[in-house]
Amino acid sequence: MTQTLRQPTAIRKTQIVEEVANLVMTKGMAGVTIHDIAAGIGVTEAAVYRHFLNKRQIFSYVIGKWEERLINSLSSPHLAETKATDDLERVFWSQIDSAGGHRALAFILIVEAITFEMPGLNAEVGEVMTNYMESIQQIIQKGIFEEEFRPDLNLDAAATAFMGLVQSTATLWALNHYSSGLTEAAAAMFEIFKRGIYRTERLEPISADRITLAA
Amino acid sequence: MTQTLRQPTAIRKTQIVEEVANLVMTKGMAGVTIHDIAAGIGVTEAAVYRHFLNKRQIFSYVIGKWEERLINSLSSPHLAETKATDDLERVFWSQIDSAGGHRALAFILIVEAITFEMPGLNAEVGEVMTNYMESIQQIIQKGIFEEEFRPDLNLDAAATAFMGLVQSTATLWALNHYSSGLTEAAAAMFEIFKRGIYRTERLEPISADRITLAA
DNA sequence: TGCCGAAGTCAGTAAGCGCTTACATACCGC
DNA sequence: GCGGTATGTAAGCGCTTACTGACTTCGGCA
Repeated sequence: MTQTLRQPTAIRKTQIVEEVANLVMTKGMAGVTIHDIAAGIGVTEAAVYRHFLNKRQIFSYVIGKWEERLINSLSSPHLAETKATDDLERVFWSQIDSAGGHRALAFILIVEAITFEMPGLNAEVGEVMTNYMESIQQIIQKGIFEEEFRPDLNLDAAATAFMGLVQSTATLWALNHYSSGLTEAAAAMFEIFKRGIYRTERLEPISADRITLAA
Repeated sequence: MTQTLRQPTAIRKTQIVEEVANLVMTKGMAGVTIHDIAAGIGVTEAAVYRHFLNKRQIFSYVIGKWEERLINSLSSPHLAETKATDDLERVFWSQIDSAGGHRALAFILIVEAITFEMPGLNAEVGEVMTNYMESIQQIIQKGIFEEEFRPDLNLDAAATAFMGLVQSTATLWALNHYSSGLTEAAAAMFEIFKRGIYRTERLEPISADRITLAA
């Protein structure tokens, strides 16, 4: 058989990571096999092992890349002199936005990793998640100090609720086979969340003429 | 080898279902093997096949039992002359409550099933979820009619946000290896959600002396 | 009591998995 | 041009998986 076009290991690594991301989204983590990865990028299984020691290492690499993106989406909200609401909204949309489609992967990955048998992998994911939650809590704390949010807010609860917004959206999106059309609901969800954490006096009363259709 | 004590198929079936639930929680759906199921209830693999045609059928049965419980937790909120808030709170806690520990299973199951390779299984789970979401929406609709909730609420968004509360709690609980201590945060989360969907004039202003500790 | 079906065991099979070994060849600095 | 290294292939090993078929034994009932 004629050999595949050779590629430097850096390129192959990113190809492999992207293929893994695709496979996780379509078949779940347990559905990711070395065979499928290899076939996806057009090489044999053995070639994959030229670039990674084992499957475990591949997943670690994927998690690392995911963490990079997550950190990027969170970067510089503390330094910037923005309002906490805007920070949260920015983070929210950077997670929800289907641009690239790979965003939802994150929250599928979490739950899959929770029970994934690979030793230490769930710990890795858990650490990334802990950092993520702490960043969210910091933003919320800022909002409290600036008297934007209620002073009696439970930080844990608020951050968890925020994560729930993203997670349930991702779940429904996945159950809907990653077709679009959830963004309007997502915007409305964020409004509900905002009202939940805002100081009461900051809420304008609603106008009675804005009525949604009955289901 | 001396044979195991014989049991009627009805008993074995429920034993198998319970064992599968345990295994899903500890190892994930992909970690559930016929061998482990059999060992868990103290029989050989072949014995499992006396009661189920194949693995697929076992999972279907598990989903069916899960649906039963879910329906039970939702039952009679429409007929009862309760306030929508109380209905939601009751549903919320019936999901969160670790009594039996099997509740969180539901929402892990959802996400695992999304990408599970077994043909048609995700469709089954999707249908259960759709029914669940519709029930939640009905309760919220009731709350709007009774002028408890804001009239401009987006039903989809509110129901999705509600589901997010449960899901993120379950996720964090699982990441925390199913140890307790999330119930206080859960209560606070529900408060946030309530404020998010309530009519503005129903919210009492907060007292400034209730301040949480800084992180 | 003797029968017969339901429930269980034993010993496999084929397929798929992660991973390895032995070998081939393209590419780069000299 | 030439040698060495990085990237590829083919083949297969050892293990686990879902599932099966032939056989055994318990227990209720005519």
